[in-house]
Amino acid sequence: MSATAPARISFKEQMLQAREEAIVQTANRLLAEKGFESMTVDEVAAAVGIAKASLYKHFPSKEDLAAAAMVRIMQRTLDFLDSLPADDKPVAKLRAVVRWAVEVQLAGEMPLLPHQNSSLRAALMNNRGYLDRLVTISDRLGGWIQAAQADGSLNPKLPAIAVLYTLFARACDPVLGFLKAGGQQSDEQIVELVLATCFDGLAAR
Amino acid sequence: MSATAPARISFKEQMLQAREEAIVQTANRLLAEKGFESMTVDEVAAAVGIAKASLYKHFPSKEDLAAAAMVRIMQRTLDFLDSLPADDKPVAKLRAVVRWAVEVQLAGEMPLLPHQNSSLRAALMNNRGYLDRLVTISDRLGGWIQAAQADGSLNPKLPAIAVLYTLFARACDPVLGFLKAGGQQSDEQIVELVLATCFDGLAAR
DNA sequence: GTCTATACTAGGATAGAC
DNA sequence: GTCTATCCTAGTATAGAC
Repeated sequence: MSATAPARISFKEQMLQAREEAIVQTANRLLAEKGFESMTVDEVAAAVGIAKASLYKHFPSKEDLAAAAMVRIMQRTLDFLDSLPADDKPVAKLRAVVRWAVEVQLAGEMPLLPHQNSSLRAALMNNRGYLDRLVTISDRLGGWIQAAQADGSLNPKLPAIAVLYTLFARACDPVLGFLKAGGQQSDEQIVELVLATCFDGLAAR
Repeated sequence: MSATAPARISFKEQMLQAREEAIVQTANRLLAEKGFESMTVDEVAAAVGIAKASLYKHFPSKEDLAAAAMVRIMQRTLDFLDSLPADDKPVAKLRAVVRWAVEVQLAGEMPLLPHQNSSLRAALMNNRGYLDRLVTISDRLGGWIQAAQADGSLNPKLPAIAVLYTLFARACDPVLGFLKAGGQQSDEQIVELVLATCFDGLAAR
């Protein structure tokens, strides 16, 4: 009896976590599709297939739910950074990150940046899990940026912070949506276009 | 008597138009600050200093009000395009437009792009004044882009439409807000950084 | 065409049974 | 921890007097 008890608890917990993962995943998709304000909790609950009250047992508020989705995408980003070969050139890693982020956005899985005034923004600024990951990601990328500037592959005249923000911005670049809506380019072509304009600029070389 | 009547009517109409301009201007600022969903009609009315019901005499819905603000910024853009010296090089005109748009955004007067799913988006797609101006702006810029690609100042390998969207995107670039929040750069420096990364890219030349 | 006061609804959150 | 049913605030929109 006592030998089986832990297994049952673990199974229950697994179910619980799977449920929560399904909720966060749905929230993530809706955040990508319509943003925090236009996403409704009813909608999330309906998509997951549970009652709204049940959802509120898992997350105390809409902000907390959205914040969990934001933490999730930050963690996915960190996992991707960790998966990059350590001996790649810094600029190659940076290009790989942008490529990955653009692909995630094309897959409809990149939550939109919350507006300056959004209640979500305030919640995130009080969320340790989010802030910690944000700092870690920024530090990792910042190191690669400085290394790439030192080895002559990135423009050393640009402040590293400006480069960092410019890379972040590619993850929520509206150009992707426009091009996809136009239907003239394949997803692969869109990725290459964004990478080209980001690193090489619009001007002829 | 009959000689003064037209003047009185004109004066009344001027007052009316001035009131409407004040409303639209306020809506424009709030759209830039917090986006369509987070902006409330109460807020607009309060900022203008009129009752909400009065505002609804001028604009039949929140969407119509926001659409008027969007038409206004498109018209301002067109006016700016018209003000550019005809003998400037195409690429110089394009840089000037981006510079202008970035400055408008830094001044807090560039309405945020409505999300894909926003009710505002639908309203704009049915708004002739908006669509006409959008097409006109796109045509003007498109012509300059092709000319700049032909004269070797812009990368001819990029599809013109991708260049166009990339330029449009600078008008709502979140990088500006990030850098401004950081407080390390002056507005002039931010403008130069955005122009540099946009046209010359992040990579060293 | 401006106001005050109010109708109406969407949507975030909770109560209470199981 | 899931459900149904309900609460309650915020916010769009309108009625009706002046």
